Amino acid sequence: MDISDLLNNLNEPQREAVAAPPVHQLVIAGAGSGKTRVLAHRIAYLVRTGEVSPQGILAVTFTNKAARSMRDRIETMLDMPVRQMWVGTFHGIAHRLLRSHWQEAGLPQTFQILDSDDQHRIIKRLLKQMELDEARWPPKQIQWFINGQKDEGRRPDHVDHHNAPFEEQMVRIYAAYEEVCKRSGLVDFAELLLRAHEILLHNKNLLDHYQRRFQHILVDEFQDTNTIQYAWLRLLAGDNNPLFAVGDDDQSIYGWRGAKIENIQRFTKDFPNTRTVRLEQNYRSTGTILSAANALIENNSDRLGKNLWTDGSDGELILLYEAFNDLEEARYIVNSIKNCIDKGIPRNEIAVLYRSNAQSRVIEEGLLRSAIPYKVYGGMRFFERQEVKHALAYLRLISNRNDDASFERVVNTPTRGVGEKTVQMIREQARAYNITLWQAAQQLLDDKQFTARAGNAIQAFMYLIEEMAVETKDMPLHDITEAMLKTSTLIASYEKDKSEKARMRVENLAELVTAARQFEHEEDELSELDSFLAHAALEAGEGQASEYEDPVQLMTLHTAKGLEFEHVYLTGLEEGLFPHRMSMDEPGRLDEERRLCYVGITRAKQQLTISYANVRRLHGNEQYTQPSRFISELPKEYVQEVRIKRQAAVASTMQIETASSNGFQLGSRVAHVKFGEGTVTSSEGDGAHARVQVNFDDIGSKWLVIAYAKLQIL
DNA sequence: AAGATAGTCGTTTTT
DNA sequence: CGACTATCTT
Repeated sequence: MDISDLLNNLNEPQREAVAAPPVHQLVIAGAGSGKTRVLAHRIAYLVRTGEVSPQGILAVTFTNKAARSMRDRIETMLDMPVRQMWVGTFHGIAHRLLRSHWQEAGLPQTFQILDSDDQHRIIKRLLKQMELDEARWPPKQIQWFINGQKDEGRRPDHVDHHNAPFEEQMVRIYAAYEEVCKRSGLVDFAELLLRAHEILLHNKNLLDHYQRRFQHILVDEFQDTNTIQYAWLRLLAGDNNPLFAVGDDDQSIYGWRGAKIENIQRFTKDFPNTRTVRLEQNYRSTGTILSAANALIENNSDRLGKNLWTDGSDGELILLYEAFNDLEEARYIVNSIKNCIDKGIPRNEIAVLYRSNAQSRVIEEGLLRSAIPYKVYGGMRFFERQEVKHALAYLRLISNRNDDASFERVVNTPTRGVGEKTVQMIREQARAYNITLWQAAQQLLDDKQFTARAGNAIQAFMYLIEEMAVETKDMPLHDITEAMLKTSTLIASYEKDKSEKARMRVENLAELVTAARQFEHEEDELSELDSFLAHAALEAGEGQASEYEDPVQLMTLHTAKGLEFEHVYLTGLEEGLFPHRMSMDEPGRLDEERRLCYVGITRAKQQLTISYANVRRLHGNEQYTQPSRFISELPKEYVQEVRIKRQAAVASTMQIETASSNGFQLGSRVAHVKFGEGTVTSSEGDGAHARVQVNFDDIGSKWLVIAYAKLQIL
């Protein structure tokens, strides 16, 4: 592809952005306007024109998925692998910097990354140690505080607590937490960013080096950057390197976790002579959907301003459905989905979006009853599962004995007679001498402080780790993993438990070996093992493996950002739910809710259906609701109300309720993903507890909870 | 050391 | 209501 090919299939503003001279650029890219395309084309253009070599490029995204797709697109366009190009997430790139310069960063070479669950555990342990009451100092809140401070670039001694006792205590905990991390060689997500910023800030040589190297810096989803990310970008850009920022202020929906929409708003002030380009032509949605979205977002203040338009047709009106209650809302959606499927729309082109996860349940139950395959996004990811984290903890100890978080996790998992009392002793020793748990245990052993039984148990654990380390020394990664699972008896302990849960865990551990086998180690200064462990922490993997090839998509509005579907159901548009009541007092937060709604609307390609219920069951009690203000912000001419007779609606609601006790008829044939086919022999309970007994052809009879088993009626 | 039971709390989530 | 946790029970 030569340069004209690169530019020919772009529209005017896209081309303007891609072929711009090497100056700062702010590309305000509306939903569906081809922003990833522009980003990838810009990079290909820079390389192809010889403006910069691949290693002179730094391209930053927020998610691993975005980073992968960006690299893929660039490589396709340039028709060559571009290994020297730095394309990655903020965290991934920060990690890479810290690995290369661990000494300057003041980290041990084998430092490990904490995910938020690890962080939570450490904080809880710390509170115990400091004898603070969890009720008064909720670990979640402390986590929030620490990460928030780090996101703002503040170390404990930078926090201005102006003699407020609460804040003062928070800072003390923050400082103590940092101590623990430092001792154990642990780095949390926010720390990756903060430290990557600090090493550049404090090392003139390093900064010079990277400023010389990265002649072009490109950032995706710029509206989501937080303070430290922005500072880091500014530092790297320096006075000479143009920054190419792509984003959409109207899609900023992560303010609540530190993203600063101000960063995109003040970009042109901070970076002088910035060229601003607006991508407003939308290639995704119908004219109707775009007009509605434009009208909605008009209600926000402080926008950079933008109006989406399309070449295509107006399409169908937006459907608005008023349901009697949440069950009836679900019933309507499920019926409507059935119609879509009958019309030939692929199931995975149909999405049900909601503000909060709790809303998925009624929808799921409805889909289950109609035997429509679906997939719920969100929830536990692969590398976050308990058994996988146990396994990773063993691997981490092989690499670094001082990893306290991992030590705590598996010192008695599977149980090997190291009781709470013994662990407590070790913790106290560690604190008294300011050493790690491993070192403390060693000391106590040397001093013969344990009772014979406890001593033997802890000794056995430590031998086990040492033995694993020796045994696996020169093994390839998947052999290390397999050996670890065996030697630690982790897999055996799950195998002897006959429950369904344990069976899944064994499967996941087997999957971990597969993941290890498939892991591609790009040789840098990291060992294959450390590299894999970093990968596991930075990329938590897929959620539930998709059991069907083509399921209806269920997810929160946040998760839906960046995706598109033929038919979108926007559900639960009720005051208090969406906009959420927690966001209604501050105008800034309400604007963010509105942006979330904007994101939801603009996910739809052909048809959008909005629904709300008059009565919703939430936290066990029924609440009367008002339609969301966002509904009234949509111009009437784009919306068509769907009416069904109220009596019919109530009647069918009751039908649902009776049907829910037994959606599966006795004697009907069903299929289960793991157990194969079978016959329903009995049932009991209703709602989420509804269970059916199925006599499977292969493995015999089993009780299954309908809500989980995802049975398909044959 | 696993299992039962009482108590709490209830947006959004990636890295 | 129901998921999750802390604490008590065997």
